[in-house]
Amino acid sequence: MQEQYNFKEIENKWQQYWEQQEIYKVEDLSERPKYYCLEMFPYPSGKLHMGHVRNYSIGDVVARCKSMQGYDVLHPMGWDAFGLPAENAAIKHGIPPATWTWDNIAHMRSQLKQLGLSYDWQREVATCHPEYYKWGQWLFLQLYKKGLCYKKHARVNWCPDCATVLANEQVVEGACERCSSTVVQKQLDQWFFRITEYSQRLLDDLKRLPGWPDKVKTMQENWIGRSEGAELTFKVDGTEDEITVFTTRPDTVYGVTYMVLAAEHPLVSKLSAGTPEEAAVTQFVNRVGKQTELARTSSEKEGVFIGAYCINPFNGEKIPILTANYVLYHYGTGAVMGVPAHDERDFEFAKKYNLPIKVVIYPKENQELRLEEMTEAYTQDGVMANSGPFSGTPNRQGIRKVIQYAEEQGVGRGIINYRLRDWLISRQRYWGNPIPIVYCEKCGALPVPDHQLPVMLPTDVEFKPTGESPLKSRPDFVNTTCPECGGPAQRETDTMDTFVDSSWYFLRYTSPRDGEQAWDKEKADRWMGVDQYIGGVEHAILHLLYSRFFTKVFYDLGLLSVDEPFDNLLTQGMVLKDGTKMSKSKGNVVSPEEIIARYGADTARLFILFAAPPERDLEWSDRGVEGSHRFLNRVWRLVYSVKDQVIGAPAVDANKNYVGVHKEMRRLTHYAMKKVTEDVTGRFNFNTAISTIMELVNGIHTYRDKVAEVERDASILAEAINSTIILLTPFAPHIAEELWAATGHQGSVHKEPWPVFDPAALVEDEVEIVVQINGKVRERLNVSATLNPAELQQYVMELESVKALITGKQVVKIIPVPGKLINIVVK
RNA sequence: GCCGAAGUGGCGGAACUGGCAGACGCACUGGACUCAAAAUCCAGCGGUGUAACAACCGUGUGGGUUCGACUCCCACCUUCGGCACCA
Repeated sequence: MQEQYNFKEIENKWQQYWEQQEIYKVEDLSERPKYYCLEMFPYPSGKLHMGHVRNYSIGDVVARCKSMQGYDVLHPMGWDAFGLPAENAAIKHGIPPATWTWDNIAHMRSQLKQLGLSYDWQREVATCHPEYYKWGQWLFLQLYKKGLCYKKHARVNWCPDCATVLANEQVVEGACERCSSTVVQKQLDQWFFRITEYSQRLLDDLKRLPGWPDKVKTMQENWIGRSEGAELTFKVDGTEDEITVFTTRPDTVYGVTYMVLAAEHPLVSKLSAGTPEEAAVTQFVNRVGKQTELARTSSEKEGVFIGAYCINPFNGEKIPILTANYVLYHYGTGAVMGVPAHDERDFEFAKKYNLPIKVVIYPKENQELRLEEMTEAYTQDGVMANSGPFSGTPNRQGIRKVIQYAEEQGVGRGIINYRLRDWLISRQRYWGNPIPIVYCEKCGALPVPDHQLPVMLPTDVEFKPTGESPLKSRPDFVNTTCPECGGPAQRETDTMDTFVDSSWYFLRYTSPRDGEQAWDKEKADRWMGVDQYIGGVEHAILHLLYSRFFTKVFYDLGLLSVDEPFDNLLTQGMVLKDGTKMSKSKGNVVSPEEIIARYGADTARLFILFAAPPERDLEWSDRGVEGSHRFLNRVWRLVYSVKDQVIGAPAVDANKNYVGVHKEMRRLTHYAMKKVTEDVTGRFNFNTAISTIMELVNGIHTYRDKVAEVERDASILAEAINSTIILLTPFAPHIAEELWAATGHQGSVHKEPWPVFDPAALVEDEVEIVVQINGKVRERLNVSATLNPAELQQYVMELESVKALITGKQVVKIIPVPGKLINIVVK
């Protein structure tokens, strides 16, 4: 062992050793308990950033600790390798996307290896590899054959900069999630996955995920957006047309004073045709129809009368039909009944356009609500009024009764609506997984037969400045033969959204090299679900919802035995510098490469785990990094200074009655075992786990310095040193290996069992008790730890110092808490 | 506007079940070692106050429950995150 801590040498040495010994290789099937530890795989953008370092350091601590606790740990890594940046690089620098991607992967893989992460690299997957995307295509076809995948001409979000459509989930405040350009609406033929079919299950099963943060579950719940209500049908006056509305308040149906259709609603132009209002309506629809949802919903409510009326099926009233910007075509039925008295939006709208307002809910029976006095809609519960036979019914009950009546009369029904929309998966891009569909003039759209998979993505491509996918101009790709009739056919040139690729990678890891199937069910069943999933909260909806959807579909197809992919989820916070997210534009980026070169991977890992608990944002601190590095140096020097006494020391005799500093040293050691284990495997508070190890190291320092070498108990010292090294292993694996070897041990410390504390070693003879008078600390004293409350009270109350504190006062009450304090209440 | 999380020294954070607020680290101050510096080691480090003790104040603000509140309850303020005409 060298006197100096030479991290560079050590880290290289052990990384090579791990690779040669295949120490992190995991068996597919064994008798040992399994643990699947997974971190969100990265997009190979070129270099690791600190967010990656944090994500993967957290995962590595969990994986290593679980492995040392005797689990078979599946801890894989791979690449979310399709995506737009590769194409942008190609356009900008002329490098083919495949070359660019594979180069980045090679570099980032070596960076991950430099961090000393315990991945089983033999399981590495890359979504752009034909052996991976082949099964993505196969899975697409399984959904297609099950009717969960369809093509539709639809109004969709289009990002002009990315030159592709986007899923709703990828549109953030009207802008492209990726490049922030304003998203426009286009009518296009697009492929969808029928995720809405799973709305209720996706919602219900959130309850079965106690290991997920509430925040993420709430976000998914809001996204799914379930709402209970009714569909009611109104006949259009003088025609055969009908308007169906969705409402959550059927109890207010007697208060309808107008009807509103979305601008896109087909009846708008049909009903206004030939009326005096036609020109105004057309103008309005043209103007509003061009606006994005965001533009519409952020501007003031406006609308126009379309020149037609409909009939309220409940009271026969004739009410005007309008079209307005505040009604969304894609939600519900694209039509809304206007009940201004009991809906805020309707109230605002009715006031603006002088539409009649009719009160049909009173706060309480006989407590009339006067229209003249209303300054806002009354949206709370109450009693139905002016509602024919329903008047006097409490409105909650009324909801059910009105629905029942509507169903009997054939004018409506109870229904549940969801905000969730089908997942638009086709992208007009090149660098993605080709959709395995061919179009034959005679036979129509057909799935590519399984034996022809994968539809290979050509890699020798040229990009034109038009932004058009290079696949379209490749006759060798487009032209094929029809699998049905053998005639000429054309391939689909759209590729899949990369979220499709990342929605099942956790399954492929269980059989990464299987050439016969997407995964081996037996293996997948052994490893799934993921015991711990770790990643950024930015994927709370997109990736996590899609993955849940896929898992449920695969469960239904019999491909899996679980229907939720991730049992426990940890969402880590961002890495900040100077209070804001690191970014090139702000010039506050700290590169992992630089930190590793300067201080080593162990220091980088230790700091990033120590600086904050994982769920919180982490403020980067160069000083803090130095502090972590200093700590590792301190551990190194400590071990160096006592190694000769530690090597060959006999094991601690747990039955021996140690006293004084020796006992205290042993107590500290076992306390650290207990605390670190709890913090790492229970609450994932790595910062406090590390601070506990620091306390142990400080304690050993004191023991070494205060106790002469001949007086030291070699067994206790060895136990303390060995425990320090083992407890440090998940956080700083390289230095731990080196110190383990230096203290006379054979083999990898990672193969050592995780320590289990001895409760007997934690027992103290004496404890410090605080004496409080009226809740204020007045004195501290050491008492025997075995005293029960009565004995404690007696002992304390007889002390002269305590008597002095309460002289002249009347003792009202005494609360003794053994091991902690005694509170004397006086007057 | 609605929902959620958080607010603790100069800074990052700790206090897990209502029981000594500030563990651990950073920064800073003083000392040891050194010709000197770095490194290292030792000590101090919330505020007011005192010669020093004592005492008092102190976990966003105001109230409450309790022998006792960073922790529980009510109201409010601030910051961050999510949702936002969803009928």
